[in-house]
Amino acid sequence: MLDRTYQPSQQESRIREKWLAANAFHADPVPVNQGKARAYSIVIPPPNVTAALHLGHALNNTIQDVLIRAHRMKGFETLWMPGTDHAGIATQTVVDKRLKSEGKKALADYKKMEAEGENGREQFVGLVQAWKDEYERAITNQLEAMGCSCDWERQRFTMDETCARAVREAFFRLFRDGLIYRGKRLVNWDPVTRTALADDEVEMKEVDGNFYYLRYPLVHKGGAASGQPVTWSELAARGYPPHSIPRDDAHGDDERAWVTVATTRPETYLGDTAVAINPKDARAGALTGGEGLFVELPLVGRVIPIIQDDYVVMADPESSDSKAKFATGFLKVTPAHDPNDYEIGQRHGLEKINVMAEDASISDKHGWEDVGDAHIFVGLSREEARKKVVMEFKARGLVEDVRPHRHSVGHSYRSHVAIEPYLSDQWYVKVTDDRLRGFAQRALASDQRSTDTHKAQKGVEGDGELRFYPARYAKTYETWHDNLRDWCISRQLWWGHRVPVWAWYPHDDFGGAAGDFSITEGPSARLKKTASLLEMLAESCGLSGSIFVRCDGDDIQSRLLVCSASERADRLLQAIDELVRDGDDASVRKKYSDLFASDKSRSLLRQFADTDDGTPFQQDPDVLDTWFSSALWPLSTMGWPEEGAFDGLLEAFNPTDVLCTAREIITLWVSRMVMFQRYLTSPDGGKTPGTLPFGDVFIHAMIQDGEGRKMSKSLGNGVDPLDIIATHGSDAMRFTLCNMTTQTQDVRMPVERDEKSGKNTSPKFDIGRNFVTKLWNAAKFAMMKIEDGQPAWEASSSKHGVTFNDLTLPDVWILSRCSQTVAKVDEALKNYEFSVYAQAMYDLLWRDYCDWYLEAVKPTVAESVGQQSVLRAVLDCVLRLLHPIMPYVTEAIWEEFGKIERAPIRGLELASGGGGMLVRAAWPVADADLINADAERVMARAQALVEQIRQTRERAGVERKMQLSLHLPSGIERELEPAFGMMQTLAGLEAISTAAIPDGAVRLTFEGHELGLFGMGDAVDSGKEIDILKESVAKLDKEIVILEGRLGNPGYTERAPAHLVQQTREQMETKKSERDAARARLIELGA
RNA sequence: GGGCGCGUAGCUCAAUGGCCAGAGCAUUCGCCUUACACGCGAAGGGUUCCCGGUUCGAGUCCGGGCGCGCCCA
Repeated sequence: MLDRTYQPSQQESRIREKWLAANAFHADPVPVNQGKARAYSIVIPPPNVTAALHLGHALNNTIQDVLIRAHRMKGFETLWMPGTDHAGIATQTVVDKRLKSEGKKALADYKKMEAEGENGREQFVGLVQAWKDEYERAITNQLEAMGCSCDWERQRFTMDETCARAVREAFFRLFRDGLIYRGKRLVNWDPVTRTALADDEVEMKEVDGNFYYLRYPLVHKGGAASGQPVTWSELAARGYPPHSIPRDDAHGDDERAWVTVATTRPETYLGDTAVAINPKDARAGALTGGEGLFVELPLVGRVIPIIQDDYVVMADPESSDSKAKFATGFLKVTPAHDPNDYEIGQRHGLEKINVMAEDASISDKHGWEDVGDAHIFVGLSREEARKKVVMEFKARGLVEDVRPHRHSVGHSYRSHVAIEPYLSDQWYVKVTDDRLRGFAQRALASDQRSTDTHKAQKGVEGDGELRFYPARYAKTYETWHDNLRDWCISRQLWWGHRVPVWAWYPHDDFGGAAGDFSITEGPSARLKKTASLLEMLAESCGLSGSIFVRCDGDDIQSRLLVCSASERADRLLQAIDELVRDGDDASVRKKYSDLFASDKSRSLLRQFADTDDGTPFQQDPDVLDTWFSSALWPLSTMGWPEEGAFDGLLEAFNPTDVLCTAREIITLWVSRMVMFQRYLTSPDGGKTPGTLPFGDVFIHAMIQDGEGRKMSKSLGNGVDPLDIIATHGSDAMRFTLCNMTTQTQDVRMPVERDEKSGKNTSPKFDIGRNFVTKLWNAAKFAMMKIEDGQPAWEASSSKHGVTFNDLTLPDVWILSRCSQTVAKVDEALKNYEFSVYAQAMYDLLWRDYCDWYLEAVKPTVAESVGQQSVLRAVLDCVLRLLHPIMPYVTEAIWEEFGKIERAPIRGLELASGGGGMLVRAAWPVADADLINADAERVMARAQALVEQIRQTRERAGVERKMQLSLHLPSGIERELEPAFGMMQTLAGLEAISTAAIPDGAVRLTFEGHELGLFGMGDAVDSGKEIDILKESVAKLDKEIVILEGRLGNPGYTERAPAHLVQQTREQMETKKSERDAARARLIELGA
């Protein structure tokens, strides 16, 4: 017997313990690898350890758990791999903030310590680690509370040892194959956290700014006139268009000429190295032709050329394009501080002058030498410098105009300050290479491809097998790859996977060794010698495949970059490092005796010591972008690259079946996982692509608050799943989330603050709570009915189960509905239609089973063997079907319900197993034979009639308890006879007869026939009846006109499908007779 | 600027080109009905954003507006 009410808080943890004790979520790769079981697997999109989970995560994980639980019940060996992501910059920032707010030593202090050789880095990372432990625990608790059936034993973290090994190996291979390189480029620089950011970490924000129109004086360079100002008359002589020369009193012909540039960032003029003009511009020839003219930067005094470049937008005040509208036709070019200018600089070989420090203040210490009178700006912030530059230009009459301009500016997603395009040395993954991008592009399913450009190759595993749900997201995937740029993966942070590269610089002839990664001049032949020595040494130590040496000796850099794939290889580099520092090979040999076991290795070490003329090996201080490790997640969690790790986990469960995520992630994560896995699992070292990380990608909606805003901490509109679980229960939350997971891309969740607890909640979850309660009560009732009655069911039912002969119409009907629902749910699961699934279950349980079936069998079930079996079987089926969505309450009911036995229903397979727990019970299989269209048709008619009778009773004001008699024509009687029992119960009828309608009966029309309801006595109000009849006649008339119109249209009768035309005809006949009957009744009533 | 999507009842959302555009919540009325008031029965509530087109037939397809969201520049 079930408790009177279901209280989630009292059941959930108990049931969870039972599941865990039974090891119900654990996946075993062995039977899969032996070919004895089919695998189904999902890797969790690892939540950031930055913060606890919110409702979006709840949705994301509910969906995965539904898929996982359903497949587990379907007999798959099922793995749901849990874990968390270290979220480099986010976590580091959060921890730093917390330390600051607590008044403790924060990041800046630890940086100072590190600089002073006091281990600041290690100590700070320890603090972040503690934070990670705390939040990993909180997140795991949340997932467990939600009922997520993850394989907890296998839980991973992107920085744990297993994942770290994968990162090392992946980096090594990409580096070895030339797909990772180091380059001095413009990066998105966050001046607050002082790190580079990837493009996707930059948010565009509209800001109010100005276009400043600055005048740059023209000068000559070279020849006799070098340094001399250019006058307007001289310019005119060179063919400068007359209308471009200012003609007013203030500027005479012998006045110094200038060009005017428009910029939103005046302070960057300090780094200008050219002024560009479009070659089509009428002024271009006069400025750049022959002995080209130059401009002189005010204060700085730098003389820079005027160049022609197509990129420059021509001035057009009439243009609707704001760029052309604001443009002057002259573009100041600052290669070190603007991405577009950088490109121009590359094209024209311009100098790149960096005028800022890492905190974006103006600095003469980071590559800017010709400071001149501009020293007054040094030390100012970007913003201060901008003001001062404008002031100084104004003072010299060089500001032509200032016009307000709203434009979008990149901001750091973490510190929220404006990004500074900043020249620095960074690591890149060459994702534009065909081995990465091409592999990903060709993976897309052919039917989801919009063009034939990236055709899948027949017979290549993975090609054409990646499929998005909903399909439209494939397009996003395509365009993302079309516009891809190389991926900056280095971050100037401490929290993350450290770049596994060590640099070695030769002592050179230009002033000593570089102690850091800054640029050194001059290539050196010694690099090659050292490289080969190092390679030989590695080989002699048994590390030939673990160390890769690259001479990074292009025109500006000269060094060895040594990538190490393992900790053992790291030790070799350490050993050499010590050797170079101390010069004593004997002690090194002793300390690292495991490495230098062979004579050859020892002699090479000796040789290395002898030829020492470089710096110690120094590991790159940067860490990798978090996404680098996230991109390996489906591989790393399963033990790649080690073959057969964890009993063959990778072999059994990768590729995974589906990735469930929100659409903001498609572009980066999905793409990178596909690229990495296809490259790293390539069977021939990168010629043909390898496997996919997953076949399907399901993109679910984003949850917004009631106003359509993203849920966020700063807005305070976030909802903690634990709060919903506390108020509504986990199952209620899960059901509601599934129910709202339609194909739409955003869902709104009105957030309310609970006055008592002060927690955020939403009334939307009431639907789930109500449904859970309904299920509980239905089960309670069903069990009671079965337990109450004591029919000799064993004797009367055959071994083959209940047959149709034992059943009444409602039994046959509910079995039909049940069978249909099984099919519908299976189909919905296949297509990731979670709301269809939830809705189907809602309808089956509430509308069909409770509203009709239970009510219908109430009077008879205690005595009927057949009905008890059906009652039991259908509820059994419902529990199984609902378990993936509502695991707790279904399991709780199952505990009691499972004990009750009744004869099985033929055609409805409900296999036992799973140690008596629902979590491992078999998924129902329903025979299509159970679907009975006739029964459904009769039932539907009977239901309509019941509803009509209720309506009539309601309108006539008949008391609920009053039993009436129904009089109907014999034709209907024959057809609906099987439903009479049900009708009597549900419509409050004591009798149904074909006898003539007695006087005093209230009439109703049904399917065009007149029926009578008798026995209402005084309740009958003929005035009311007349009103109702009149109303109905008017309505029917209107409908008849519409139907007549449709049938009168030859286009319709000739072209529309015959069955629809026929249907329309029948409808019209029915309506007509209904109207006629109503009219006749009106006459009878004297109206 | 480019791409994707959305606009349906007061709210949140459904509806392979085809029956009278549905459901839950909210509202109104009646019921503590021996499973369930987190419930039962009934009712009201719609210019499917606007304009035009294709079609026998358009919420659905096409074109053009208006409004909104997200992604990418």
